[in-house]
Amino acid sequence: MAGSNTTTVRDLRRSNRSRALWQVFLGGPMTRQEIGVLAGLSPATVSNLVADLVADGIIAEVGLEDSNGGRPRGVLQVNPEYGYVIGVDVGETEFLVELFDLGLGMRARHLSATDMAVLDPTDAVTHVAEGIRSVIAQAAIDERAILGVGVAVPGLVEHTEHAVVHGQSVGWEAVPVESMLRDMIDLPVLVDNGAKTLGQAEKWFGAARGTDNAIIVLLGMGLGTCIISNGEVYRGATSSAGEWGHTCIAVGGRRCRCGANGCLEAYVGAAAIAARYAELAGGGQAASPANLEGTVAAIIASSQRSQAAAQVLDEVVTYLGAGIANLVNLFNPERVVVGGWLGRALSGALLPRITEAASTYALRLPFSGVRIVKAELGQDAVALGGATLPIARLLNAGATAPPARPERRPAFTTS
Amino acid sequence: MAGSNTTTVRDLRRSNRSRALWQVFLGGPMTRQEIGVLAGLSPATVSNLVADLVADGIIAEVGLEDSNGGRPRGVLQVNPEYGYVIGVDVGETEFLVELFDLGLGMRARHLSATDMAVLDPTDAVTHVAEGIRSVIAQAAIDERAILGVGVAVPGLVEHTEHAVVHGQSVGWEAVPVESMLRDMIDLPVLVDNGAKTLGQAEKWFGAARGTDNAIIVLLGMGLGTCIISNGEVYRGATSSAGEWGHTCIAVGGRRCRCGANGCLEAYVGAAAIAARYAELAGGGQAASPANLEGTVAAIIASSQRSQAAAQVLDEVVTYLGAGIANLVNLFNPERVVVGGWLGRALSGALLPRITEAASTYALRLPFSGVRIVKAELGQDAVALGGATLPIARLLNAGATAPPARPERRPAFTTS
DNA sequence: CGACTTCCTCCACGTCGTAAACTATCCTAG
DNA sequence: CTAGGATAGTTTACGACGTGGAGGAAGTCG
Repeated sequence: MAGSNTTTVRDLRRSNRSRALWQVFLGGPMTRQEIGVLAGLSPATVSNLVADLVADGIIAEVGLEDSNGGRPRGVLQVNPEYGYVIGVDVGETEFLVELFDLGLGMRARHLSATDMAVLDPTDAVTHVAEGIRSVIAQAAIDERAILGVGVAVPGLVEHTEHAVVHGQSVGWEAVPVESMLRDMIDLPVLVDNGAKTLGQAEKWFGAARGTDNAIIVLLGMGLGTCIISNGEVYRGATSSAGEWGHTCIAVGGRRCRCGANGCLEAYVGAAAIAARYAELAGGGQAASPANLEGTVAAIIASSQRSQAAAQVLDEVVTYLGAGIANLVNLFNPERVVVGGWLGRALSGALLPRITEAASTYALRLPFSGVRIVKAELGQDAVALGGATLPIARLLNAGATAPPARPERRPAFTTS
Repeated sequence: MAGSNTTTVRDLRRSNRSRALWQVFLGGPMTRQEIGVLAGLSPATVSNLVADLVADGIIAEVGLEDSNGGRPRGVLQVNPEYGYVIGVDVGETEFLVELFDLGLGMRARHLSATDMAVLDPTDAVTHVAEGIRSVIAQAAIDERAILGVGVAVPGLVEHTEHAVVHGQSVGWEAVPVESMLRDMIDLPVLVDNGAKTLGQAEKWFGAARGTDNAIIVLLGMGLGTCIISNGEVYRGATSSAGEWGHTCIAVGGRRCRCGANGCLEAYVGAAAIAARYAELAGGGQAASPANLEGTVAAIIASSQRSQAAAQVLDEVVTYLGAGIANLVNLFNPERVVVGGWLGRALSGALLPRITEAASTYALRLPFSGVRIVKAELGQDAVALGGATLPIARLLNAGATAPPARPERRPAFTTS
């Protein structure tokens, strides 16, 4: 209905350039023929495009592949040195900044423990900017070769003109992170929700690879999701789609920190699990937030012995299964990927039971087409996902803009 | 990431033709300039395209519009006589078949009362085919001018090669409606879920007009939704997305006819409302399915006097609000349209309360961007939506295929 | 009636992707 | 070692496309 923005023959070129690039980027080293098949282009066009891309330095011929009895195929790959990207994971307890080359090889890393809850937004952004300067210095890279910075934040991100962050859980209200950061560092900045960047990372390199309709759920303190629809992140009208943690799973149920009753997060969130265990086991106080990860691990480990632990996990399995079933019914994905630190902890032993619970709540047909799997990427997947943001922009544009940074606009212009 | 399938200059032409056509079709009578602005095309190209389209008979210049002091603008419109489409609403208690011209003016109509629950799929499809023959005869139209038939069915529709219908509620299991119908009538057949066709109708002509992210909910015996994302119907992997009625809203809650517990439909579905009322009011038996509409109307009408009716409606408002809030959180739409016969009945007086309930369950930010409104189209919206299916196909193809039906392939071909 | 305004169309141009011819580079057989 | 064959990639000729600018069309206004 709406469709692409290719209206002239030159747009067509750019669009085809973009297609070819995407294939080479995601499909790893690849021959010209494969590009042609996957991108739907004729050999002549591929040759032509590839020549351009090689001349621009964005891809390179990295080897030859035997063909039985003929000229060997040239193997093409994205040139990792073409440019660099920075991914930032603004977590609730620590900030992680990583610098990658275009092959997503990590070149530098900066981790700083902080506490967003007590941090002024300005201070937080200053911390991030410091981390960014640090990785650039570590990697010893010309700043002009950096394509951009992708920042993953907790909470809702509204994409109007500049990204504005609403972090209800950390008390941020309409913080214009993008423009704040842009004032401190002179690089293109892209901001997105942490679950969405994680999802994009899993979609490109992890458990959701190759699927066009997937849902990546991120379990931790809060619950986030990334909905992949037709191969792209689903955003909705103001880019806040996928707020799964505060969907109602029990009308009139437990009170949630968001103020509503019966939110999924009030049953499956890490704090809820710890609180429920404390309630059932009696005695001890609720665990401190800093140690939640240990508390949950202990609950899982003791589930064979402790009646209370077993019951807590039973409940978690049921509610999580129902929550996943709702996603399956509503979105009809091919795959559901369970990630986040809590997700990894739970899916270690409990994934079959969670799947079983989901099957009882979901409709047969959509459930029959879905696979529920563990996330494949590790702890820095969120930062990696952040780094994918500027890359996606580059590839969508067909890497037509030069890697050098755009000039600042002069104070007076004739227009 | 994936993007369009325009790779050659000819695809480009088709794509631009399609854009222009969509604008004229949905934007009503329109000048060349407006088309150019809306479709992002230069005046020269618009002229060129329009000349083609007029020559093909799909659009026509229907008047002149004054321009202050210059040559008047030509006003273009889709030619209603270019072709005809048939929309079929396969309801649970009656079949409605309507024949429209391309301006969506109704030319013929055929209504037959039936009961899908006692009907063999073959019998049902035969009934539909009879209805189709009837409207063609009534309208006295050359069959070759009919662009296609869009059939709206209850239940899940799986779009693999041919559409297969899984109507859990009416006991249909994997019924290949599309190929069955194609064997009876020699017309292109498109099958889709009734909620999705209703949604497309509301998106084109009703309360969701002009929005790119909307959700149309259809309340009746069952609950369906149509999710509009980026201006198009969201389908998911196997086209069964949007199964809202059987999402879990109360873990461990009421048993639903689908077998699970706590489905939204078990609280907000028409049968559930009637049953709950009977339970609270005591005495009388549950209302018969045939008279559900009257029963619900009576409950609504008596809510001022009857304590039981008021309580039933209170519960419905709460659960429906929570269900809508979940949709808002997950999909972040600009608008939620409440339709279906039950939706119309409830939203008459209760829409403010439903909105209020939704606001308590939804997150502030996504909720602040959404408007919850009544459906605008009437009872035949589902059939109208069915008719939009072949139209959408026509417009997407840029109306390049001739309106005459394709020949049957001869028994022997040289290829 | 002429000047002016606005809308639309035609034409020359640069760009595009493609089919087909052609070149490059390997293997194999003798 | 060479000829023939197979496969991969490139060049060329061609038709199609959208666009800018020139010019025609069709009104209004003085």
